[in-house]
Amino acid sequence: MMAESNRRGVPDATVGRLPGYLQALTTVAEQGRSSVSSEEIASLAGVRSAQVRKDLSHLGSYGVRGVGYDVARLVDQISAELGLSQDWPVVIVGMGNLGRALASYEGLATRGFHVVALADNDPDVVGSRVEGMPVQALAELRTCGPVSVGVVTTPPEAAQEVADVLVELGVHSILNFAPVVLQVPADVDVRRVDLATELQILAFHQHQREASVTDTPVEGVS
Amino acid sequence: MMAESNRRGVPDATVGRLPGYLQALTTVAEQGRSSVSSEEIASLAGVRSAQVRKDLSHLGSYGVRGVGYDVARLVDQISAELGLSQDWPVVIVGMGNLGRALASYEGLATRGFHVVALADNDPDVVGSRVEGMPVQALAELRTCGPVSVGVVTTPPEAAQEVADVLVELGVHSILNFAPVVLQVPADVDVRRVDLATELQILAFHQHQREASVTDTPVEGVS
DNA sequence: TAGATTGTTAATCGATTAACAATC
DNA sequence: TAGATTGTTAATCGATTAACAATC
Repeated sequence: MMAESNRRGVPDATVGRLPGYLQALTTVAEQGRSSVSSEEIASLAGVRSAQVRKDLSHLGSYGVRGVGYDVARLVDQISAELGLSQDWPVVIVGMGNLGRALASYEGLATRGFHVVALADNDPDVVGSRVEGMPVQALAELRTCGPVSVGVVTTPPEAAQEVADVLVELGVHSILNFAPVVLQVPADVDVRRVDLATELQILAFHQHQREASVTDTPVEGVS
Repeated sequence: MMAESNRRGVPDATVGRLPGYLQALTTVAEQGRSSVSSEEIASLAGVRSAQVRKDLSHLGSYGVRGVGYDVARLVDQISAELGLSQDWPVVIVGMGNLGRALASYEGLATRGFHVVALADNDPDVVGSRVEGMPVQALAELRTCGPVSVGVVTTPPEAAQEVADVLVELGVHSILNFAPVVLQVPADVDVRRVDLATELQILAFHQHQREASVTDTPVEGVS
């Protein structure tokens, strides 16, 4: 993890919601609408309207009182804030089912993320093709040109080694699906996505609910 | 999303870190250690030691001053808190690459999550086998017995319909990988994992970093 | 005892929310 | 003008952190 820079002062929590707003706006745009209220964005994104207005105010975004926000303009502003007008070359390392799933995810290209290389260390997999792209050995990655984002979908044992190679390659952003905490230099940003963690959080909530049904505290009885 | 119950007062932020501590403890246990300090847990989990102690204090967990925490005991306490001593029957709907990846993820079974059914709506896929399990049609799911957790790995267009079926099936916990906000009753807990969101957050940070290198504010010059 | 490490306090920080004046 | 909806304020809430007394 990295000390967040937050240069122009957009809070992290807001940044985390901007992609959701962007998606909501895309939905609205597809309906041919050109204007949208914070209330509508909120309901599509699953948050409250006050939150939306507060978040958008951090972008210095101008809605129009009594009218709402211009859809196209807001898409541009959020995209610019997130840096989505740029092109982000992505490498995926680990060609198991998960790596393949990500390699074939269309949602990436439309947001400026372009997969420029796939890698694996299994000799049986190296040389094969996934989604029309050749799978390279980890050591060969050096040759694939500049890379912005590395996605780690290897087994946990291999993840740190992969991270080391990515860092050497000049990658500053890593999306880690392996259930380990990667050790990286301070200027490298790692986000971890862990399926087991998500399920365990769900389990906790359900566990709580079941418990509260069973042993409801008896109040007003002595 | 659901209004968090938080019955016994374990904060959500703490719950979100417990799985990480559990994993750290597993690592320590594998090394044959029987005792561990908050400092060690923190470094394995990527947080600060004060955070670990605070979090564990919510469990009423007893460490020993000057010594640390008993590894086995802490594993038991966290597992109990998360409800991992129970068995959680899981259904995965959507047998694309992502669904297959999750179906073959070994990390689930070891934590009490057992995949009891796989489903898809593509007639070409229904009837085939994934990891030795037959893929059922969505409508057939009714027959698969009680289900605690539903995992949605379908395309976005299909996700809401799948969620409706899961809810009808009595599922109260949904892990949603489709990039849509699912509409569910208030007693159903949905967690969303969105790859595009994660990448966009990484892009934002990198974007910021690049910007701050380029146009570093010139201070002390008039 | 001396050293180590917890559990808890109190200060700080950041995020959410409701409410409403501003204004289209 | 009347109605709608923003942008911002201020109150509240929750989470993080450092520090240290308690105590093994």
